Amino acid sequence: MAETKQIRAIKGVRDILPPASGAWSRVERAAREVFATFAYGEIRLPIFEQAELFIRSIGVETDVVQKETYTFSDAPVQITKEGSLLEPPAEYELITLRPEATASVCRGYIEHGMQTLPGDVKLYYIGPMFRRERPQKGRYRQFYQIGAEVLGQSDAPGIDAELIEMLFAFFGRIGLEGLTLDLNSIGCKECRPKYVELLRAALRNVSSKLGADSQRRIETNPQRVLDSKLPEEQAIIEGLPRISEHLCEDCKEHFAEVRRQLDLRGIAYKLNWRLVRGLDYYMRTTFEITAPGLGSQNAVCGGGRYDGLVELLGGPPTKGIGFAIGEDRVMLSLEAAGKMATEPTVDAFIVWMGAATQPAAIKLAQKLRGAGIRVEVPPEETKFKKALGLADKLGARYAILIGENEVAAGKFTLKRLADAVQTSLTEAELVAELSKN
RNA sequence: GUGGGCGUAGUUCAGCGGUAGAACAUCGGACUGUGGCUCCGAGGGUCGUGGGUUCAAAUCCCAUCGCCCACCCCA
Repeated sequence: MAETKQIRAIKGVRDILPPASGAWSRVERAAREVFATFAYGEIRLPIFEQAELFIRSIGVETDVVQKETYTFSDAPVQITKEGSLLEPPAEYELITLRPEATASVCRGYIEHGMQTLPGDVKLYYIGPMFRRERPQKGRYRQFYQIGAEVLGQSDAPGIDAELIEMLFAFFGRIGLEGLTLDLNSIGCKECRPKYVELLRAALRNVSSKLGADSQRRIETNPQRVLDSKLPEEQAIIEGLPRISEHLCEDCKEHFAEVRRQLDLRGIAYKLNWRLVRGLDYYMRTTFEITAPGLGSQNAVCGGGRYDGLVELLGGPPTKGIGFAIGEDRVMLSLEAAGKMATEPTVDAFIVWMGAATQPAAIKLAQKLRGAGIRVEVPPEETKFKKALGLADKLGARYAILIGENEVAAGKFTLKRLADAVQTSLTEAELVAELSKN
């Protein structure tokens, strides 16, 4: 007998099943509705892009590009009769499963000449991203982001503040509480490089007191030392030069105005000079929102300004700002707060008794479904008690009884399962009654 | 990439050298016109995989794979 090997899901990916998937849908619907009220439109993006797009936007130095992308040849694959793969030829271009979506939005902005659209271009997206990381709580190889971007000619601080306001409107809508907004300005291409050199010099002086990770980062990415979690490094870090004291006049002014605009909107924030962004394209305003109940991966949203990114990708000079929400982490936090309410997949269960009553059951189901009511009909004759028991277990609120009596009378028996109250109703009355909720 | 913990039924776990178990879940019966309860019964396992030690391994040892958590990185 041939052994059949079970095929499993790939490491770091997962299935999201009912009823949890219902909670995911509700969160996504909330995002769509809230973002729409801020006049954002949805952009549906490809899952893969030319590898070059991410290398240029995210930065060659980053871990995301260096070791986390799924990049492969676009060559057609040859599969043998035995099912094994043959080596693809080399002359095809490389494509990458998107590790984030901002680069794609910018690419789309350029490709469709969106700079000619009136006003700022405000877009949002929802979908899976891919990074080949070691999985842990709140970190998966296929993970979901809900993001938004504002692209255009203006870098008015009011844009930054409104974007963050929208974020809190969304989190408020889904009932996520205990959030912290960390805010920082990391300067522009004028002042940041100067600061980074200053920081690097200061770090070299204290290098011997730092851990191996931080010593490595002095050369690769000195700002990363700032968010080190090692207790013994905290005192040293507090003594390091701060970006806030080395911003150029324009950046300083911009940041002050962002803060004023946030106050105007009643958004509370915590200034955090140690807040660093992971991707190279960020500048000036940067922010991060953390949520409770998540373990060490506690950032549910990160974002910031990225003026110049569109230009870097071959487009016209353009200002930009955006954020990405980690949907998986939002769901984990909702769950920890006991707010991941899951609802059953069925409203009404039709109990039909006897072959003669099945046509009436099918016809009624069609009517109710047409009215948007979620209906389950047993596909074959079922014992009465068993059918009612199943209706309960599925979480249906109603059972509709159809026997020969009902068919003869032209009225169905509607039974509320919670309190066993029964009423006799015509088809039209049933539709009206069940549509109420 | 580095470290730690854990792999036994669909799920949560017990058993830790001597015949593979419980609870929950599933299915059937008590019980074709009034459900969630109860009672009775059934199915379901190469004890992650491979090797070693032993008269005997789910149990001890080694390797390997998988999952989880943390570092790293980041949403």
